[in-house]
Amino acid sequence: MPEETTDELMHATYRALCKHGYASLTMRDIADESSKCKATLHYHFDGKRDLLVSFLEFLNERFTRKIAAIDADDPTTRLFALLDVACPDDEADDSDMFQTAMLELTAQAPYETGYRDRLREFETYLTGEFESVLRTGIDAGVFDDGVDPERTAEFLLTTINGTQTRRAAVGHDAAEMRQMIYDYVETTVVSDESPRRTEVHAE
Amino acid sequence: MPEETTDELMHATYRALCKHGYASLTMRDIADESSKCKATLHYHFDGKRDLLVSFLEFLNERFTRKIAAIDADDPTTRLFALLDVACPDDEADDSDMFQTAMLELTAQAPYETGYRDRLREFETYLTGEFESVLRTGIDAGVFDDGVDPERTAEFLLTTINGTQTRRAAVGHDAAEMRQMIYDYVETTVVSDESPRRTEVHAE
DNA sequence: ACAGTTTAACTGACCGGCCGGTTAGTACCG
DNA sequence: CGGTACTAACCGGCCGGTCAGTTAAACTGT
Repeated sequence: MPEETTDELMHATYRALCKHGYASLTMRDIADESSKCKATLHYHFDGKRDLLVSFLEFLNERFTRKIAAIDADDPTTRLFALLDVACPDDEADDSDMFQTAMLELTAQAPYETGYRDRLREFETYLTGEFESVLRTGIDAGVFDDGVDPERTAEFLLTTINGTQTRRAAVGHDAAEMRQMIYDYVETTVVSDESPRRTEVHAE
Repeated sequence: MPEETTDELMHATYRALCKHGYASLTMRDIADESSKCKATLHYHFDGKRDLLVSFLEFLNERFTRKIAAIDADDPTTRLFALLDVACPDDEADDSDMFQTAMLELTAQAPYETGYRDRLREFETYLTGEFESVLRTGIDAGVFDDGVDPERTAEFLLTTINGTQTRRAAVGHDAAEMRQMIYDYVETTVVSDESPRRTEVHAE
């Protein structure tokens, strides 16, 4: 109930996930990352599943805030900013470990409707954002009006998904891959008459 | 040692994976799908990991044979045939369950070097095939000579990966997604002067 | 040809450890 | 006093792995 504690447990879950991965994540691991004990987790949540579903909701909020923080107006900048948020190539801290754990969680979605629903929520939100920016870009004439916003948004989502999967699984370089997404967007989305974009995505 | 038994166990593993998924796959499950008992698995393999690594090798061989069976000569047909093999939209039997299990296995690759190595092997092989067909296509003039075979092959791999991830995780329609890959290939790879391709990928 | 021996393939019963979850209780606070 | 937050100790079940055999086929010496 105390918001403070819930928050602490969410962050503990994050750390535990990075350290152990989802597959070998135990309640004990999470407790050890916090100041509380194992039984307390069961006091606040209905079980492991419930805790992790809450964790996914926690992540969704976080992510939504990040997107809301984008203040770019022109569609091109905004589109690339979205790509950067959705497909981080953070060399920072334990981002890699976290992405890996998220992939594991994703792989469990087919068996855990709770997980699946949150992931879906997340995906539809992101797809919506892409669609919206694509539409405004087309209307403004900076994007090629031949592109289908809906399909292109889906395509981008899929490509981003693939990037993260391959990064975690076989260690494929994410930055390189993201460059390919950029290229794809520049050649097929941004209309030729549009002013040339150069390295908006620089670190 | 007896090839017959090994083969039976590989097929049993396949069925068990489809039924239970990787996460809750037990030695018992695999044994139950075969005519042998749990202890026999340990007699033939050094443990669960070893068995699954062997299973991945078994899959690699299978897949390689499937690719070798493609007899298309012209690059366009061959490219699309490769896509079909690498990204099946089988509504057939338990293909969905299997893809899901494979995703779980992929998600474990970061923790199991055995898995990771086999997946890498698989990926480099497939990338090589894509690269090769792209090169021949470019040389033959049927593909746009602006495409970078190496990068495009990587991009295709990533997109296919993403398709399968999203199919399993959030139930996104694979056929729809594959159509987008086709479109991508047609618009950016196949050169404009090349004869129009229509529904090579029909069922 | 055949008893004796070895060896590969296989099995049922068992074990140790771990993990999610429970429970009986404590500390504290309004 | 009552209820919220929390805890140490415990439990049942399961799973990977082991082990002490059993069966049957192959091999060996005579």
